[in-house]
Amino acid sequence: MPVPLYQAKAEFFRMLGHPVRIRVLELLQDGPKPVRDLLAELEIEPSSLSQQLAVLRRSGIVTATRDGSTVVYALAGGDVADLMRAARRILTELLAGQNELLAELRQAEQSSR
Amino acid sequence: MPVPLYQAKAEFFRMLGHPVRIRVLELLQDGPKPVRDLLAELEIEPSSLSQQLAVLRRSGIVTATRDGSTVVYALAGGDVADLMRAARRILTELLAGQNELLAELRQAEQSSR
DNA sequence: CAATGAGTTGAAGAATTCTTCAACTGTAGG
DNA sequence: CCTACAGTTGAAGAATTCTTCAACTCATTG
Repeated sequence: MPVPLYQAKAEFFRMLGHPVRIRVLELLQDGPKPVRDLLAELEIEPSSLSQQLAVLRRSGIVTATRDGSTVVYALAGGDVADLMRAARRILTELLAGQNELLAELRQAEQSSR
Repeated sequence: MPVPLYQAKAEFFRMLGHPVRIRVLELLQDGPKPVRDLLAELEIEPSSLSQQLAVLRRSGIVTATRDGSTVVYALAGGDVADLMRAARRILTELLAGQNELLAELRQAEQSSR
């Protein structure tokens, strides 16, 4: 009784759907990073970050390894960069579309004065 | 005061994070489809589908056009197929990883009998 | 060993998102 | 005009996910 594929996909995308998690994945694309560094770049509280790192770990998209008293995170493999690129392409179009819409609304407002 | 990019990305992925929405996007990759057809393939209630179509519409990733008494949906452009491919690649790895883990657990259980 | 620093965890309340149902807006046909 | 059909909408309760805080683990240092 396998989990339907489209459900696994939905869960996968939901796992990506949080600003901190996105930023962490982007930072890790430059290579493994200790929590300390992530913390410095993201400027959020340790426990908030840890909470989101736990979500990423559970999904298996990152790995954590302990080195002395610091913990280092890394992408578990998989071409995350490629995914992000594809997402950015679409997102750019969507945002452009929204701006057009805004512009039209401003037009309409102008001409109704 | 622009929405931070990583927040827009997170919202974008969250918009994808629902099984029905994923399936609709996949069906629309074969070209525009009337609601009737989507309904037939997904086997859910009209109002449930409509609810999810509304989410997709609001994000701008699909368009709806009325033709007589039927409404036709289509991808708004953007290479959704590419995104799905990238996601599938990663997802495949993640699922494989989980299966390995399961296998190891079964091993452990065996040897502890 | 006590104390401190680095991260993690569990839990509770707040905020979002899902699901479902009834009511509604066209549109076509009798 | 009345009815039926195709989809959509709003709202309420249920289910998830977020945020935050205190407590905890583990390694390091004095």
